[in-house]
Amino acid sequence: MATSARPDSVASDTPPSAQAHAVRLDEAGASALRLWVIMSRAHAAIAAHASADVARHGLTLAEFGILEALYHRGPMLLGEVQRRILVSSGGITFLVDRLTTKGLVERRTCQADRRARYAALTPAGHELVARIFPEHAALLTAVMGGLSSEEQATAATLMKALGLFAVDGAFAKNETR
Amino acid sequence: MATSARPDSVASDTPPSAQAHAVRLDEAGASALRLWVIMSRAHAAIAAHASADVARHGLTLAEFGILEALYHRGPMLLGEVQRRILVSSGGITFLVDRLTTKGLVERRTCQADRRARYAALTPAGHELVARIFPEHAALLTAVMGGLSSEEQATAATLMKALGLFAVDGAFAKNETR
DNA sequence: CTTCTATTTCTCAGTAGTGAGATATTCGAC
DNA sequence: GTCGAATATCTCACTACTGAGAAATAGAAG
Repeated sequence: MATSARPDSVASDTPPSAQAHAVRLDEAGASALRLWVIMSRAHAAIAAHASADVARHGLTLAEFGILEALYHRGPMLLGEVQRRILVSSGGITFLVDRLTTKGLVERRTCQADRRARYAALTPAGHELVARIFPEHAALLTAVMGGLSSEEQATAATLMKALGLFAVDGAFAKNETR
Repeated sequence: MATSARPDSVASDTPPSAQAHAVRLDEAGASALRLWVIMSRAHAAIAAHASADVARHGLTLAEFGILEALYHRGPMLLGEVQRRILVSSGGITFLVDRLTTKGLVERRTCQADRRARYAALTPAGHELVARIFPEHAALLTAVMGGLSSEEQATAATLMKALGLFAVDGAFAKNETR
């Protein structure tokens, strides 16, 4: 007998095909929802590969994002890094702390503004990124192989428009309800 | 004096523009990386809006995904739901537990396979989704307004190809190094 | 029937990050 | 100079989820 410890488990059995709802949506709503779902799945699938790759070196994707940003642009203010990799204010402190204890990043004071701090790669951090970035780029290139370079460029253009519009919020904010 | 409690804060100040690295990448790598970054940003921006919307009703995006799936397809096995919304096995148990205590979802036994359980909407859950789904769809339509319906369809086609390829893993798995 | 493997869900300790508020500093207006 | 608003970072309690392994059941082969 079912010794179910779950909150409740209804005894009545469910017919394999039960009520499903065909929802009536206008074309705009349908294509928007469809794109959102498909895009989320694609993103998750790619992120899983990228995440597993950097995990081999004991890094999360957020940590790798910080290292990559500092590698390609040099020392940056914490606030700049935060906006670039999209984490909370507490998150950037936490992440830079962790990278600091790993010896990959160091904080530097900013003479012009004593509230602010720079994050900068240590020699060890620089060496690590130089070593693993090419591998990571190669993996992503392979994972993205479902599209040709031209298709990737088209997709990037469309995604950029989508992202900019969503960030700017040039649409009615329904916070009012 | 800087009473820095941080692990270390190097005294030497950083020149505003320091060493940055121009990385040499072939065209394929460049377009793949560019797409990955742009796509991640777009996804994050849209997810922030979607998440804030469902949070008004005390739901996370993962919870809403489960409710929506059950609403549109009827009762589903936990494993099916798990694969659909992409959470871990522990995650689906946790999420269904939480939705159960909220009174929105219930577990049902499966006669054909006594290991398995169905998740199904309760009347309250059904009513909630019927009420908030149209609002949520409208919000997403507005957020996606950066692209026309035709562009959204094109983007969806490209994203689908990308996602399927990434999931199938029809590329060299570099787990071996 | 027995045994072995595969599948389905659940358990639970652990982790990566959030977010509201605290602290320190800057900048402009007076 | 001083006040007050804005900005940059940090603190810390909290949360959503992960992932490895356990438990139960199914199904196939001998």
